[in-house]
Amino acid sequence: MEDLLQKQGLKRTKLRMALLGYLFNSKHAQSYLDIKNALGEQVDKSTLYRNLGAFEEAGLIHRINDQSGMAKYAFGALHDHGNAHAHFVCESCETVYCIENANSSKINVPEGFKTKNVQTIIKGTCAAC
Amino acid sequence: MEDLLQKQGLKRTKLRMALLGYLFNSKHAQSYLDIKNALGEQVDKSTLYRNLGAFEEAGLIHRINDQSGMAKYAFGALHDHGNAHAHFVCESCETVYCIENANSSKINVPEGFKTKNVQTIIKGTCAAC
DNA sequence: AATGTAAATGCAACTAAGTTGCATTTACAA
DNA sequence: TTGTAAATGCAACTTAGTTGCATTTACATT
Ligand SMILES: [Mn+2]
Ligand SMILES: [Mn+2]
Ligand SMILES: [Zn+2]
Ligand SMILES: [Zn+2]
Repeated sequence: MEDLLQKQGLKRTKLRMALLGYLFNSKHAQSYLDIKNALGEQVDKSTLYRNLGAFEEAGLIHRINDQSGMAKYAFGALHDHGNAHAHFVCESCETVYCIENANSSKINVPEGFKTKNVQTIIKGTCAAC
Repeated sequence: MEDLLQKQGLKRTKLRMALLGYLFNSKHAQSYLDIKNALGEQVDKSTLYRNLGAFEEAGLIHRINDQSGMAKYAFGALHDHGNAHAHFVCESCETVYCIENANSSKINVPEGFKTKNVQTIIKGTCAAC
């Protein structure tokens, strides 16, 4: 867990350990506010955002834009490794779930277009709602 | 063209005709800034945003969130009519294309989840780049 | 253990997309 | 022509995220 930080050349600060642990244990994607509430009000905004950015760049987490206007973050970097997964956004409770193996099929793009990565947002109602 | 406005109970103002015409003739999705530059600096921000919202609600245009932090708009309302199409975002020139028939067929969601609508963002390099 | 240094933090100020309240103007129906 | 609801223009606001900079801290080296 914490060695993941070292392995990426990131110093093991208090906040980073807490942040990485929190996202690791989260069942679904968390927004900046979710994280701040979980880790404590005193967490600095800049530091938190910078660490989210650093983690993302290091491939420890991935960012999901569910068009709510607020990015959400989840452990794991499946997106950038070709193994893109889908995200389910519950329209009722706003929860964002990572969905593995959602789409198994072919995407057709016009001549000359080169697909690097496909991001799927599924909107609907989750099992809890 | 202009009768589309009346048909939706929207008054045919100068800006609305220009805006709808501009989006109709655009080959790809346009941001607020693109539109403002095209229609003239003097266009009011509130009015433009309110009209984009009104058009969207009326089903004349659709909004695309390509993760750039700035929404983009395109003519047509395919998204809300089950006939969702995909969007191709060129990582080099930032252009957003509407892609018909990209059709990723089957989407698998876990037990208890109900899919209402699927949005696909394809990232890659476009034919012009 | 003491120390040097680059990286990380904390704070405040900033940026930029989008929204809102309100007074004025305009499309259009009567 | 006129009444009125809808649209506009402007300024002030909101909010997610960023940036510059001085201070602190992780951690490698001695
Ligand atoms: Mn995910
Ligand atoms: Mn489209
Ligand atoms: Zn739900
Ligand atoms: Zn391109």
